[in-house]
Amino acid sequence: MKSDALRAVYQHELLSDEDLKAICDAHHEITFSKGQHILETGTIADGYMILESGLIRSYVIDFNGKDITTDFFIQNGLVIEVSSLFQRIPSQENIEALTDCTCWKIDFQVFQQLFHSIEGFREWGRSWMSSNLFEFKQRSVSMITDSATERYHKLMETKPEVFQYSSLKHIASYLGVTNTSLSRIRKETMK
Amino acid sequence: MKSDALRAVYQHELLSDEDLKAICDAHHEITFSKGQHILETGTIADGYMILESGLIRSYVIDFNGKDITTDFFIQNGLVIEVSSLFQRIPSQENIEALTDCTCWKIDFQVFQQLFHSIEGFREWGRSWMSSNLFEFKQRSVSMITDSATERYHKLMETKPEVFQYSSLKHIASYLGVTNTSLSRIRKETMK
DNA sequence: TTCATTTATTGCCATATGGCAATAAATTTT
DNA sequence: AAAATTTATTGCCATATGGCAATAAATGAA
Repeated sequence: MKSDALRAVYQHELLSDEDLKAICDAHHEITFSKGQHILETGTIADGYMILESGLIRSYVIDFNGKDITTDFFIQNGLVIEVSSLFQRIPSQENIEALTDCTCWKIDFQVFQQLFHSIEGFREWGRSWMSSNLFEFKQRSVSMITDSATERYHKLMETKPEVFQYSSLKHIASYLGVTNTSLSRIRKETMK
Repeated sequence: MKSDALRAVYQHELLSDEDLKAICDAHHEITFSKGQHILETGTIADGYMILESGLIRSYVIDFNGKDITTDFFIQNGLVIEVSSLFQRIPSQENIEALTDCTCWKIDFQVFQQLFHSIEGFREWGRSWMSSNLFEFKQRSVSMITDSATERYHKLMETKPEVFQYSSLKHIASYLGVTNTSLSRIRKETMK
């Protein structure tokens, strides 16, 4: 149910019940079907969503035309392209539903209004951004210190859902290895 | 001079001259000498700084005791450990002056007061966080799609200052290669 | 159900980068 | 200035991962 999902996400000591209600009310349901594009390169994001069910990925196409998965979004995750949304610039990334999905969306102007009027919401938002940034920093470090095999195992631990619904090629590009290598890593770890 | 440096950083259409003055006034000068630690693992950051002159790096020590440079801060950059500062948790990273440095520091409580009272400041802050996040995402992608040599050249283009003042071992760990390999990359590119 | 397409696996060989150790060069300390 | 320490370079060889192509398996379409 709507407010259950959202209250699980919007956890912050400074958010009163009243605040939470206003925030929840600002979201509306939106669904996507498998393979559908949610955001495309060159478009300015007009809001963000909380993923109620399904699996979503973001990706970029590099100079060689290679598709690189930059992130996987799982249940209760924020589906958002931060740069585009907050700097009001065209997105460099694409976002795509890997399964049928149900989301709760909040539009940018509505978000803005709440952000600037509810202190606890600002604190929550800033805190969320911090965690997100931290994850990406960790990812860079992992690319340096961990072997492909270790990165594979870590992903299995942190986001097992991904392995149920994503094809391996998307997982491979996310991990920074080729299809081929991922296949060999999997063969090894089966032993 | 103080307000010159700060006004160059705090650029946002919603910030009035009055706002800027209040923000500038909130900063005080602080200096560090080469080799000095600015933030250590386990400590909670008590503010952030704008680097007026000098070079600073952040780093982590991985499970094998290896020192990995996570970022270089150059003139007019924000020297900040976002997670620690905004989530009020002990830092995972260390921050260290690589040269003598002069900075403008703003303490957390002072920042908070301004952040929650000046809308333009919030917009600026969120925007800054977005760019920062974007850089780290790009870095992850670069680790996947670019060779060590390409990463080396990109760093030379984006932060040439680093090569003037940092030792190569810090640059190597930042680029995700060994000392040895960086040395070979440099040899190659000299030709 | 069959056909077509996409995705995953495997073999063979190539290549980038790492590990270690010796030396050289630079920097810091005494 | 000399000694000690840290940093950078280079050689030799090891290893992880990539590239390509053939096949197999799975998925989606007709």
